[in-house]
Amino acid sequence: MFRGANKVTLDAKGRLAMPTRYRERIVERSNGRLIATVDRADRCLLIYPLPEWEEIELKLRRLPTLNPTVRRLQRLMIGHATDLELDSSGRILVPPPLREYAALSRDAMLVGQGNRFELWDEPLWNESREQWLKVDESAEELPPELSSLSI
Amino acid sequence: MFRGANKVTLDAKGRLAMPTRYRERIVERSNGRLIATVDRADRCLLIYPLPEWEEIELKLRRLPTLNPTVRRLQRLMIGHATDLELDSSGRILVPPPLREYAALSRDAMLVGQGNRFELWDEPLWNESREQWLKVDESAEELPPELSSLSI
DNA sequence: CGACGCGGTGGGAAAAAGTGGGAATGAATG
DNA sequence: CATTCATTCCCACTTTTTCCCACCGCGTCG
Repeated sequence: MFRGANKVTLDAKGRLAMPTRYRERIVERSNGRLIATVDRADRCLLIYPLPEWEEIELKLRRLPTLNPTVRRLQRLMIGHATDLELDSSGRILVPPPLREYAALSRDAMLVGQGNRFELWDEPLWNESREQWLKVDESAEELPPELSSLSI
Repeated sequence: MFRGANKVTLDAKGRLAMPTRYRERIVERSNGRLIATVDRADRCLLIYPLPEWEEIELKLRRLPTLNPTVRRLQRLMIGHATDLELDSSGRILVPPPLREYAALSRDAMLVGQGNRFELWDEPLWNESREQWLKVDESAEELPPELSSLSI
């Protein structure tokens, strides 16, 4: 599974070098094929190995299409899902519409989140992280699963 | 289990010599493989033997992803979790993003906390400790789990 | 009192990863 | 049909990382 925060850079052509420690796993899991789409809550991209994405897409398509919330979710996620492939030097090319959505310029953070990566504009990632830390400090009501969690 | 506070230093490359008394245990428990991540409340790092971490990651991933508090926690903990390994001289390399998060420069404290270590910037550790002492002095109301505790 | 061993520290060389640029290929348009 | 633009592929350079070895200080033992 994918974990860890990696500082990465997009070059002038929008290419991003996948950190090598993940490459082998991506190749064996999906032959280097990935899907990028947008996150429904934050201005970041989600990057899945193809098989992972296919499961998710299936789940999304099974939802009741007449429900407007469902429809929105499908439009966002399926509508933006784009095929990516690792090139010969282990880079992916982030297409302009997605780059724009996530406000990606040069410096970015690639963050492992289990079955997927999240790709953030670096300044935005830093700001957001500070926010999360503040919120958690204020000890809002925790869901029951969390209040008993021992880490 | 890990106990005790150790003064350690990070060299110019971010390497940290694990105190020898812990090395044998780490090697036998996880073959020298560790995971470092960020603490969600304080500016310090948490360092787990790999098997310990895997349990925690499993717990985190089982939580409902749509809950924003859960999402934050996953982003912070899984998102920063980085594989470390003891090198041939028993050192670990603390990666730049984590070093930055915990404001680690040269002098640090490695503190045993049962199933994990905490790694603090030394000046920050000292300040924080003073704070904890002050707060306890003021004898705030204790949660029920604590009020019956015999130490 | 000196020699040895261990833990800690630093540095240098080799290897690998990241980065950029250019050429070739293909698509679009006048 | 030709020209131009964009995309893809490949190669080469630079930087970073990793691995290994040597040194230093300290404590212990002979």
